[in-house]
Amino acid sequence: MPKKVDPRQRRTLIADALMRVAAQQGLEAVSLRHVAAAAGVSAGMVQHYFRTKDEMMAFALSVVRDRSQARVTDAVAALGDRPAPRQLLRAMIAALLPLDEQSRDDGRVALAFLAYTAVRPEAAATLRKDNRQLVDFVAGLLPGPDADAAAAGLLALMEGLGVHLLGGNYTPQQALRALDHHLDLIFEATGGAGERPPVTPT
Amino acid sequence: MPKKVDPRQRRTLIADALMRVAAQQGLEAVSLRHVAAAAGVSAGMVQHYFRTKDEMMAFALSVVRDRSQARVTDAVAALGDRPAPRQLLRAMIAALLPLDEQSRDDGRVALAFLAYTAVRPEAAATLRKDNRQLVDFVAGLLPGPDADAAAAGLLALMEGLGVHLLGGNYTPQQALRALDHHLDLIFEATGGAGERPPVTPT
DNA sequence: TCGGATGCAGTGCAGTCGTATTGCAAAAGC
DNA sequence: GCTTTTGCAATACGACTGCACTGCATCCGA
Repeated sequence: MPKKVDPRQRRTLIADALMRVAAQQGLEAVSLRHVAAAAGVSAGMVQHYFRTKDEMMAFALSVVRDRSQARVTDAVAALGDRPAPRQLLRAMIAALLPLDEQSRDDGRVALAFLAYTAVRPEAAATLRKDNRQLVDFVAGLLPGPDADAAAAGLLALMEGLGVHLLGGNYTPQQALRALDHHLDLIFEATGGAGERPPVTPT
Repeated sequence: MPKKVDPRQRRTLIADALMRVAAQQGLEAVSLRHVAAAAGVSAGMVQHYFRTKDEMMAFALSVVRDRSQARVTDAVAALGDRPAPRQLLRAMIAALLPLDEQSRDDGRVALAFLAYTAVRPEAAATLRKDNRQLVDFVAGLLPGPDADAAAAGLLALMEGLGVHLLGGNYTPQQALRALDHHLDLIFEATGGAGERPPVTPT
């Protein structure tokens, strides 16, 4: 074994560069040479770690998934043990929304990948599975009958808020207000266990 | 004036071909030659009617906007005079959701353009204006205080349902159920004037 | 009848794309 | 010390891109 390098580290280095390019110029600007330049490495090296561009894209997509998953688990962990369902959901969703500049970049990439997978059904399967798990998890936290429909609606609301945030249609404050309003409806209408907390710091 | 041709007709012919290509292979597959082939015309002709590719893209985007606007006005007109707010909103939103195969294609193109404009802020301005008008209109139909937040939430829900429909995460039935569930919350919780109709045909 | 404008096809060009291939330096095993 | 394997750089190639340009047919106005 020659030269001791960590292949995974190299691959994530390249994937990070890819995401930087995609966030600023869109996925269609992602080429081997652009990514290599953004990563400060040679095009040959990119090719060395990803034999094909599709392989590189798939890896970058998995990085996006992992990153947002980590965001969620971090936010949940910060709430301590046995948080109220409403606070848990709010923290989860807020963690996934592109509210600050950093997560806006991630959101742009995610949106680009969304359009990307819409034309490549084979890459959409894992995303579907992720969403299925999310729906089930959220449904378990919601009160009342029709928890499935409510969970689907809540996650759709999150997705839509994200899109509108990226499009500049809503400010972070507006998005959070819409989210809290929706949580009000869900938890108050059905007499759920989670009242709205007196203060909702951002 | 030689040869009597309607330039607008030609341009929409080309734009339709563009949308066909974009719906099936994504926006990044849209090139002068591909669009020309899909339209059954020469590449030179495309170039004749759109001096630059950006011009063609901008026109296609405007066609997408016009088409969805027409979908809404059609759906509203079909409801007759003075429909109940809830029915009006449901019809509007259902008209904008990619529920059948035909509107799924349009939705795919719209999603692609969403990611497209996310990187080209100058093209996003008109979309922002459209959404602003929609929010105001919807807010006027909603009961209770916080109508603005409720309207933003409802439109975000619509957007998210559309994305999830395109991603294959939800079936049309699930999306409509989530929509009706949300409308239940909005109109029942605040004692609004619109009860849920006994039957909700699709 | 005859210019001239217009609609459109075709070609050429410089550039970028993904990928295959080659070359070479460095480190590990013999 | 020599071979082999690995990490990486560089180049070559064919396909494709957007765009400029040329050529030609058609039709209108004078």
